[in-house]
Amino acid sequence: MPKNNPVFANQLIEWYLDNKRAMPWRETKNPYFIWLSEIILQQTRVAQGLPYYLAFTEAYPTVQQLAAAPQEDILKLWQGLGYYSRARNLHAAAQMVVTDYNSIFPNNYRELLKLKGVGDYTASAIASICFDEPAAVVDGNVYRVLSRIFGIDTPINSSQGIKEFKKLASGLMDRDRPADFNQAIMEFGAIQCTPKNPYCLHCVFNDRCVALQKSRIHELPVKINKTKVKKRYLNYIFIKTASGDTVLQQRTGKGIWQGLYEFPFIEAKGPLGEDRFRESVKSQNLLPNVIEMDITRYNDTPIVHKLSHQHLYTTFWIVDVAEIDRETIPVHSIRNYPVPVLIANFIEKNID
DNA sequence: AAACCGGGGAG
DNA sequence: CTCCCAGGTTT
Repeated sequence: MPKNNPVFANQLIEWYLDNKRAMPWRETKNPYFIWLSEIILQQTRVAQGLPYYLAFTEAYPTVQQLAAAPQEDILKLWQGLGYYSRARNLHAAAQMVVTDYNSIFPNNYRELLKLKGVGDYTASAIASICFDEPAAVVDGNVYRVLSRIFGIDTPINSSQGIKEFKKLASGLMDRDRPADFNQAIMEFGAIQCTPKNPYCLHCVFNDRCVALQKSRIHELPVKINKTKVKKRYLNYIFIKTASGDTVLQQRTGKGIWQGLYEFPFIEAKGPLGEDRFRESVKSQNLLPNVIEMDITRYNDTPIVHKLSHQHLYTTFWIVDVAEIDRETIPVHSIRNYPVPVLIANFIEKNID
């Protein structure tokens, strides 16, 4: 195990300078913008996160403006990106920077780590890219690159693996060029040492890559634990009143989509027929004081919405009523609320 | 240590 | 279909 291997860092950075992709956050060292990009890119591909980065930097050019924004505006801008705790933590962290740090971003790993939503990876990324602190990043790319080149079998999601890879990356770090080193190893994993079909033929490390020499590229990195997927059956109720209003409610408490809005719904253990749906609407008092309702099943076969650990089998029901004893909003104002993609897709097809 | 938290794209 | 993406927080 190389304790200090400048050859590796030099070759890696040389490769990076020749091959790096152009990205807007590579044109700045402003920690606010770097932080935004890092939060957005957590567990998110560059192609998916890029439009959100542009939208956020446009809407909130400074951390003060982000901190001062209503949380719902931030969730609305985040809509479709997933992992919505990131958006809530983003808001909280911005307020921390304004309140606790006089609107000046913390300039080192240890302080950055205190911000909500900033863990070891993100603190290392910001500290290295903005402040040249030699803190090694270990993201999915780094696990893959290091496990292959050095032939490491330790599961990357075991507590031992997390420590082992962090130590290895730290030892390889080019302490004179932390920003380039960290971005180089991630870029290398993203476009050269890819999960499937990596380009080993013209890889600068193919003369010493342990996994390549042992034909174990496809076995590394080792990852344990597969999350089990739960099935849920949701019946969303799109209420339409005679005056053109509907009902939307916010998700609170734990679970998915915290803070986002959705139609009232009935969750069941399996698909519901119209009779059982009508019974449940009544027994759960979802439409108080409604005497007569016209029910139309919108989709015959459930719409399957897949989350990382839940599959949602969804039926939308259109319910026409004269009026309703609940807080209502004009149907057309739905588009102002942050909603899950599942709801957004329905709205897009059925409003306007 | 394990569970939880989205959505999308590649192969 | 499976895998995984510039991970972090909670239990």
